[in-house]
Amino acid sequence: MSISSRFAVGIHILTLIDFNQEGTSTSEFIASSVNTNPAVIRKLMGMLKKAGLIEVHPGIAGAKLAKKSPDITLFDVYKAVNVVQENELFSVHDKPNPNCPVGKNIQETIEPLFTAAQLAMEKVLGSVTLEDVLKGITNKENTNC
Amino acid sequence: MSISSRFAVGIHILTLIDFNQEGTSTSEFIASSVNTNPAVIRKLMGMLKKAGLIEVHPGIAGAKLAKKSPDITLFDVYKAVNVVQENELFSVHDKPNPNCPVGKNIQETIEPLFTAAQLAMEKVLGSVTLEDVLKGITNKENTNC
DNA sequence: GTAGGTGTAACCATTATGGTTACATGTACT
DNA sequence: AGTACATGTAACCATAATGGTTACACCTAC
Repeated sequence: MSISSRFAVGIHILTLIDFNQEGTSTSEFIASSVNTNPAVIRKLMGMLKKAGLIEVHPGIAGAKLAKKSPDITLFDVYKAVNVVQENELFSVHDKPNPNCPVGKNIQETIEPLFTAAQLAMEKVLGSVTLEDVLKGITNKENTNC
Repeated sequence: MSISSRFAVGIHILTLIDFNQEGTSTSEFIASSVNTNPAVIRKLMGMLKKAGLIEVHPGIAGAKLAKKSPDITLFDVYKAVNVVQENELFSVHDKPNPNCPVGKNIQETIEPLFTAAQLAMEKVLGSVTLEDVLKGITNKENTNC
């Protein structure tokens, strides 16, 4: 099991838009950087737009960030692309036997623990901004010269 | 996306075995508490056995914990049932365009962040023991009386 | 040797993913 | 007006993972 790469691609899209501020970031341009189909990018752009992270308009080429990069966290992207539902990182088997003491109480007992684990993970995502990612990219790019 | 319920079922199995110490926990008995097929339970028991968490023997009915419940963490179970591979909670799109500065460096930049998030989640799982779960169950069971 | 367990392999329906094509819609420009 | 080119979506597909099911080989105790 793995969290969908939509998340990684979403980060890629936003980073590229910011990196390419002077140019126009069309779905085709972004798709060539991500190495996928423009329609896939447009679907994701739709989600990012809905979440208020980017501005795109039908018929007008290019997307722009709706916020400054330090104000977008990876958690924002994570929520936007809908890879994990709230409290549903871990799935629980349904309908355990209510006539068994363990079966009857296992869900209620486990769920808060699962939620705590999920929140710890999401907290880390919330502490990283798009600006951090962009800096990471440019650092690596410069040290390669 | 969700982490397979094998994890929750694995916890259920271990908890039930401990709860039912005086009785014999056969795959059929466990299956009736989990509400699934005995073969599913046996598959999971195989994983738990391989991980050194339980003792089962062909032809002999019933499984026992191989360790005391305070010495088994949810992280142990998580690893045993193989729901998430190391460093692979988040998947990354492969083959981004190496001719684009962003495409070239995005993977290297993102991966450590993803790993950090995953580790934070796993750390929480490592801090909870089977004993904790068992206590939770018995507490709930008693307050229901 | 029989009964009743465990250990596995084979198979299946369902679902999510990522990709692809196609086309309706919208804007800018001539 | 009409053309070029973009976004927004719907429909469809191959692939993989999941959870379940059946079947049977193997082992132990009686």
